[in-house]
Amino acid sequence: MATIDKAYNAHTVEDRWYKIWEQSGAFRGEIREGVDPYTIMIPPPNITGMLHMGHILNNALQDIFIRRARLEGKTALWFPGTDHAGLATQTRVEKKLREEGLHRRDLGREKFLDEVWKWREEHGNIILNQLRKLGASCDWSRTSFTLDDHYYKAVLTSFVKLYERGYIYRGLRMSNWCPVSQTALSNEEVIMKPQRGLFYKMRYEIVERPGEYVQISTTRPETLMGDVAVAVHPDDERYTDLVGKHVWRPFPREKIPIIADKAVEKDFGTGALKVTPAHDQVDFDIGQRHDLPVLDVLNPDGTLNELAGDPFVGMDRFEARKVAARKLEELGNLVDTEQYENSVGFSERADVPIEPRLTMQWWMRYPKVDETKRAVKEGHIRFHPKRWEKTYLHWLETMERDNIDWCISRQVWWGHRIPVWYRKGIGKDDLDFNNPEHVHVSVEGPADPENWEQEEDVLDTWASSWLWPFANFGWPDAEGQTLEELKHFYPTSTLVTGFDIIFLWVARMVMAGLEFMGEEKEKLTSDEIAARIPFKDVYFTGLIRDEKGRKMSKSLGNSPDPLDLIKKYGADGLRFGVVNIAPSGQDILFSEDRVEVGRNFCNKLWNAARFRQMSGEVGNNTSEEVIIDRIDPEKLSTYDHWILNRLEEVTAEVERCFNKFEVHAYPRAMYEFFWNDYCDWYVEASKSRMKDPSTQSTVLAVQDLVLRQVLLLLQPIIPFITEELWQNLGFAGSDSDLLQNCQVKTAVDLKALIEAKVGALDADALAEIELVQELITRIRAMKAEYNVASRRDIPFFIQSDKLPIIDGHMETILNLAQIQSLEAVDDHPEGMPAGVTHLGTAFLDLAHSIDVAAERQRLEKELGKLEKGIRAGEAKMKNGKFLSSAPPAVVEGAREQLAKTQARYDEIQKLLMSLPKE
RNA sequence: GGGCGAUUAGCUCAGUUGGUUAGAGCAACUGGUUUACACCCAGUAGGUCGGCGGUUCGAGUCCGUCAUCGCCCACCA
Repeated sequence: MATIDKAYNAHTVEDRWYKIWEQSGAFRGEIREGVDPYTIMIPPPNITGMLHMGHILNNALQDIFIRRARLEGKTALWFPGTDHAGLATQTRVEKKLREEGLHRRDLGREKFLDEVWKWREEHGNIILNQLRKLGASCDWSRTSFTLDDHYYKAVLTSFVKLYERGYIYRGLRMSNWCPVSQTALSNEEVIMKPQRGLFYKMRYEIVERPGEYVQISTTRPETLMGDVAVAVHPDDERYTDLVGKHVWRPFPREKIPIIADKAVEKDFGTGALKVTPAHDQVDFDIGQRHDLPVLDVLNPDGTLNELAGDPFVGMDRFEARKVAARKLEELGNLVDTEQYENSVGFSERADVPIEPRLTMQWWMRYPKVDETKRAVKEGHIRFHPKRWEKTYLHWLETMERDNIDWCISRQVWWGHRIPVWYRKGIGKDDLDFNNPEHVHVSVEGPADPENWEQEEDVLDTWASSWLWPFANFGWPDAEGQTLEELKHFYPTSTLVTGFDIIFLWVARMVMAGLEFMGEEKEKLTSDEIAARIPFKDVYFTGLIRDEKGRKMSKSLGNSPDPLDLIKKYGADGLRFGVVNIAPSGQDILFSEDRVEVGRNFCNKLWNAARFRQMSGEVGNNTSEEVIIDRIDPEKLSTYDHWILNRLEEVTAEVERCFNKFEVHAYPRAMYEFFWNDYCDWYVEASKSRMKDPSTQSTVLAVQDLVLRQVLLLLQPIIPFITEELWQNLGFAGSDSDLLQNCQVKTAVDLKALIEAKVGALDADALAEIELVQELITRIRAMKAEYNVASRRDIPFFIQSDKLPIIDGHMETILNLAQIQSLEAVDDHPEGMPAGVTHLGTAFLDLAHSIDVAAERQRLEKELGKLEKGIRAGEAKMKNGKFLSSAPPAVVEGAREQLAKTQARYDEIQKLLMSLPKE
């Protein structure tokens, strides 16, 4: 047992222990017969990611859950890994290549992928190493990557199965196209942003009636070259006689028909809509209904193509908008423009407006939508906070109602290449997907690859990460050990994640689990759902913002580097600070002083332990039992009973926090108990008994018992410092006995253990100590008010009908209140300021040097407060309905309250009367 | 246009199923070299719980409504 240094040096302690933990295998999650598993799958960070505050919050919480599970004796497995993050990583490496003057197309697919792998080897695990600094107790031996061979196979298998089951198809459909990344995106990767722009009102001349015009409004004049019709509502009388006629499209000048379609809103704009099937979903649908051609005037990179005609060819779409407007004006087609605000979809990653674009993509109809809803509705999966269930269900209902499919193909290279092969020599348009001679779909690929060409596209990253909870356990071909593990650890226990990926990831993982974790089945029973779900509880964290409520971002520079914070405050301090403010709501306003609170708490803990070590020899502390054996029940004071009762209470409170997922209440409860109850009151009150040889060993044993339990309870939040103190206070039998491997006693067990040895804990101690503390606080306040706070030679008097209690705590009162004496009196000594408490009225002897005016003011103020209470209490007592309908305990409580308040009131009233006249 | 959430002390937030006179941390102010801790100790001040209405013996807590703010979903060009 080392001597505890005066100052806690977080860095050396943290680095040292992390190594020991890892080497000792403390984080290994392995099957133990007859022991309940507790599993967390890390939300795999992107390999491009750097640790930010969001990760800290997220992973600190996971670590807390997993460490608590270990303490509860479960087989805890926290499964780590990273996500290949297709588009993000590819963009990153392309950027690097561009700096070297290269483009991915120069290298070709294979060489480019080599470059990405190289980059991944260098940078891909940085974030996991950063998590180690935080203290994350992952089972690193299992670290997984979504492009590992087995994972790759799992992804392809899921594709093939869904294809065979009819959920996946290829189709030419309107999709969200990102002109910068040049790939399709799913709806979830498109972010709607309000945009201020212009609303152009144009007029097209009617072919059959020269000189007459139809007015049309648009926000996108640059696409008018792709117009193939003008549509009006069939019931719109203004246009009835025009339907079937034509207008002149100004450029390229061409006749296009006026058609009637119900999709047009009569009351919006002019009621006439230009139809551009290649660049808008509604227009496309109209085009389909009216058999209109599709004129795509855009290139994949967002510039205009030959179909747009001069001068637009090769021009960027935003430039083209201005030029088109100018041209309309020159031609006399522009009627007017007005300011306009509408929502435009942006590519999440590239942050540019997406283009609705007609492209050939792979689509997935979501499987098991109904069961995915039922998993939550029937309570198999519980969300914390519960309100996110509504968001989840609402999204699923929308998917179901509107038949929204998932665009799963991406036109990038880094990812899982879609396992579909097309027979060479067959034209794209002639492919028959029902003919195995034309299209081959399998995990292994065709036996004669030379005759086939593989699909170029890869899968959406989320179409791989949705398998995370079971692909990591060896699915689809888990066997032997991995199969055992899949059975043992799946469904996993708790998912900790941000609500922002509830659709992208959470809902889809549930679907994947329901679809794949068992035989293929159209409909699932409730029991089957329970067996297949990927996790039982989902804990959603808030989003971390800066102290002004702004999103943390690199460009704002308002995102602190967590590693700097660890350097400054220690990982434990950071963890405590962050968890202390964890799930307040949607947003978490972060500022550094939160972390300061955590650091200060660690400092307090450190010093309390140090004080214990300085106060007397540390005996055998290796179990609760041996510590309790050192307690002499005869020597236990009311204060001891009080702190042991409180220890039981706080232990129960921590249990409740975990059971109910009320994580934020947990550090709060510990802070309050340890700092206020233990340090400020119990230790202070015990100081004299610690020096008294007859009581010392008992008091120190009580302290050891409290400290031991406190370290166990705090270990999940602040694992490093607790481990260090665990050793230093002799709770470990030897250097190799780690706190990590210990279990925590439940409140019930702890109490039973104590009571078995020392007899029943005095439950009344709680109330009694409260009275004593109130008196001490009152006396301290009086001293401060009369500017004698620092003097210890002030005598006090007390008038009380509970003198035995006061006598029993006399030493404590004198010590903690820092007064010379507390002498009982029968009456109010003349001219002394008084403080009324539930234990009696205390008088401060200032040798009659009282400031009468100040005293009167103070007493009157208090009288005012009490009067309010009395009025409220009396109203209740007169209220027959209250007396008859409120529970007896509440009525009794109110009655007592009133009596006490009344007594205090009378007391103060008397004091006031006895004040000398000014 | 739908939906979700928030509004409590100067700031950030607690406040469990309605039940004593609404709490904490930070900041502020006052006083402290109490031999564990100034990353500390003691104390003080600060709130008509967003407004209005309702249910109830009783509302910060439940219901309605309005206001402000935030988020999500949605093909009015």
